[in-house]
Amino acid sequence: MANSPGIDQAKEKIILDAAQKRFGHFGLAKTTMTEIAADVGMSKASLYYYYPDKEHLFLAVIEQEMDEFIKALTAMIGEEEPASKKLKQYTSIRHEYFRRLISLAKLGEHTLSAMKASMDVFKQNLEKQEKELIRRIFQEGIKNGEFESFNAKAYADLFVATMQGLRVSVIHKKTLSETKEEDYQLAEQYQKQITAIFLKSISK
Amino acid sequence: MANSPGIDQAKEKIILDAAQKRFGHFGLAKTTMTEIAADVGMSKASLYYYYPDKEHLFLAVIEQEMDEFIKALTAMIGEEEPASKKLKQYTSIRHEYFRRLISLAKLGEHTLSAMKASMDVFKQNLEKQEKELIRRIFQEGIKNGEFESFNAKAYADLFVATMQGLRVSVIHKKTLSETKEEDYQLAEQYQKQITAIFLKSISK
DNA sequence: TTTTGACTTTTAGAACAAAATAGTCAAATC
DNA sequence: GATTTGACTATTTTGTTCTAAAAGTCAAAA
Repeated sequence: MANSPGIDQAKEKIILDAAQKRFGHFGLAKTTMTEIAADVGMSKASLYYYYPDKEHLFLAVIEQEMDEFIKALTAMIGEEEPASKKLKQYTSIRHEYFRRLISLAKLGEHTLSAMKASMDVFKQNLEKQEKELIRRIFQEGIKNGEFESFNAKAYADLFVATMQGLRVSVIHKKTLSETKEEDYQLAEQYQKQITAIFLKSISK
Repeated sequence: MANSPGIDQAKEKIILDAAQKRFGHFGLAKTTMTEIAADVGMSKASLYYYYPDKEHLFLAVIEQEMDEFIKALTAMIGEEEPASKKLKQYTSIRHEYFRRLISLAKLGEHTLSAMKASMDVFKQNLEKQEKELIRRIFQEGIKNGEFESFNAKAYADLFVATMQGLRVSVIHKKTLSETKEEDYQLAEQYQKQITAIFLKSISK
């Protein structure tokens, strides 16, 4: 009753997991509904009983990832740790999530971008949540005297946008040649350094 | 004798300017050699006397822009000003150059990226020069006691990459809808803020 | 309520032709 | 000799049709 009236939650999860495996392996374009159906051991038509179309199924997979990501973040933030440590942990977790999303769409990002409005809304929503979480970390740091006083909201927006830029650059650079492992690592290194600089500039 | 043996420099400049106007207006893809030739008042074949192909002509236009950009930067850096002020000025000049390049390729960036090796080499070269110039600003600031001591090279690499990321984000975000003026302005604002944070973190 | 086989519709790609544009060159002009 | 060009060829882009594969639907069955 949580979803559509009386839809079997367990069955839905099974489909979701199968889809996740396929998408993670071959990306959105190279995965067919028939394949997913076969994996689950049901007919393609049944998939459409649970999900209106392929896009929604894909979105559901991504949303599941996002939920885990947000959950991990929220839990981490809830702990009794210095705000500075939390910010650093955010950087790691966020980069990891980025890599997972990339492999889902495969070569993706192009595919991701190509996907219409629904994806945009999804992204904006995530960005908003992230900015809010980072703002809280800043706020907390200010309150407990770890940081000096500053505009937490503005800094959070800037911080998230900056990290996003460093990640996007990775994808953007390579023309046809696929992105290399070292590119991801360089991006991660930059993200860590930026985090350190942010911290240095606001720490008491 | 500076270029090919005995090529008319003035004529070349005329072609270059015409090409720049066309490219700036319609972008690379929507500009034909015939049009440029007509603008200049000569036959298309003559264009090929001066430039081996369309790509080289386009590259020459971009290189002219780059030369102006680098020249402006170098002059600015040569002045007797605090390193911090120079870094801020770099941010403005760089963003302006970015916008000019975008309009040259039009909707471009996609077009820019699509253009093969030569463009990649060009970009890498520019990036290298930029990083070197920024490194010098940092170095100078350290030497004259304006900044505390730090690894100028590493910071320059990070700084340039970060600014690049913020610019690239602008292009990347919009799926089909063209990039809006406010997007550019937000990116510029972020770049300025990041510059300020860098300065704050290294200033004595 | 859930599942499915049989169905229709849509999309992606191959193959082809036509048109537009890039690029070449021998001869003419300066 | 340097420069220019008309008339050419080569390549790329665009539009078309065709086809196979995949998406998506639905009435009937379980």
